[in-house]
Amino acid sequence: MATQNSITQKLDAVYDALLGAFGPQHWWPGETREEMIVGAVLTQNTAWANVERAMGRLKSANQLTLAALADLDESVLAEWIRPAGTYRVKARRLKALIGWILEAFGGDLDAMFHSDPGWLRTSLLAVHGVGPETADAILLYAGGMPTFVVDAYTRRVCRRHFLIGGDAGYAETKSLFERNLRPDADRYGEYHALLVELGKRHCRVKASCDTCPLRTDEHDATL
DNA sequence: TGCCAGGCCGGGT
DNA sequence: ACCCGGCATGGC
Repeated sequence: MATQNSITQKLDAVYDALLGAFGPQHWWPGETREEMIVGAVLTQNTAWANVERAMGRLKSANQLTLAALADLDESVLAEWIRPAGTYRVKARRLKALIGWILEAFGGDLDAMFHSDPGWLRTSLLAVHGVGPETADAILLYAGGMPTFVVDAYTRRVCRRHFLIGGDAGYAETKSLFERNLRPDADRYGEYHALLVELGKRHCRVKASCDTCPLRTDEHDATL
C-alpha cells in the first residue's frame, strides 16, 4: 500500500499537471457570497452556462441578495430561475436554504462563516435540498473554509487514474484529498475547478484522452 | 435526435 | 443499505 507521502506527491503532481495544462480557472464568477450560495444550488445537475443565465436574470432585477430572495414568492422565484432547469425544485431549495440562514444567523453571513465548520456542514446537510456537494461548495467558495468539494467529475477522474476504488463514495473521495493535502481553501478551490475542467474535456471518450494531461498506459487501458 | 449537465429527494425493495 | 424515477432547460 502506498504511503501517505507518496499519495501526497501524486496529488501534488496531478495538481501541477492540470494547472500547467489549463492554467488558473476563474471559478464561480459570482462576486458576492450570496451569489456563490445561490449558484451552489442552481448548478445541481446543471450546466454552468444555464446557471449564469438564471443568475443574470436575478441580478439584473436586483434580486440576488438574501433579503430580496427571502421576500420573493416561491413561484415568482421559480420563473426568474427557469433557465437553470428543474426550476420549481430549485426555487423550493433556495427558499429552504435562505430561510435557514435568516433563521439561524439573521442573514449575517459573517456570523454564519465564523461558526464551527463541522457544525455548519452538518447543519447545512439538514436543510432541504442541500447535499454533500452543495454544502461543501458553500463552505469552500462562499465561506473560504478548507473543505474539499467532490462531484461526478472528481470521482470519475480519480477512478480513471487509480486514486480511488470503483466503489468509493463521496466521503471516501473527499477524505483522499483532505487527508493528504494541507488545508488550503484557495488551493482546494483551484484543485476542484481543475478537476472539473479535466472532466469536461477528457475522460469521456477515448479519442479525447489522447491529449489528457494525466495520460498513462494504465489509464488508457481502462477506457 | 437523443443524451447529458459541477445533485438531491423520496419511495420502493 | 442500495436502487430508481422525477425534476427541466439548453447545448452538442
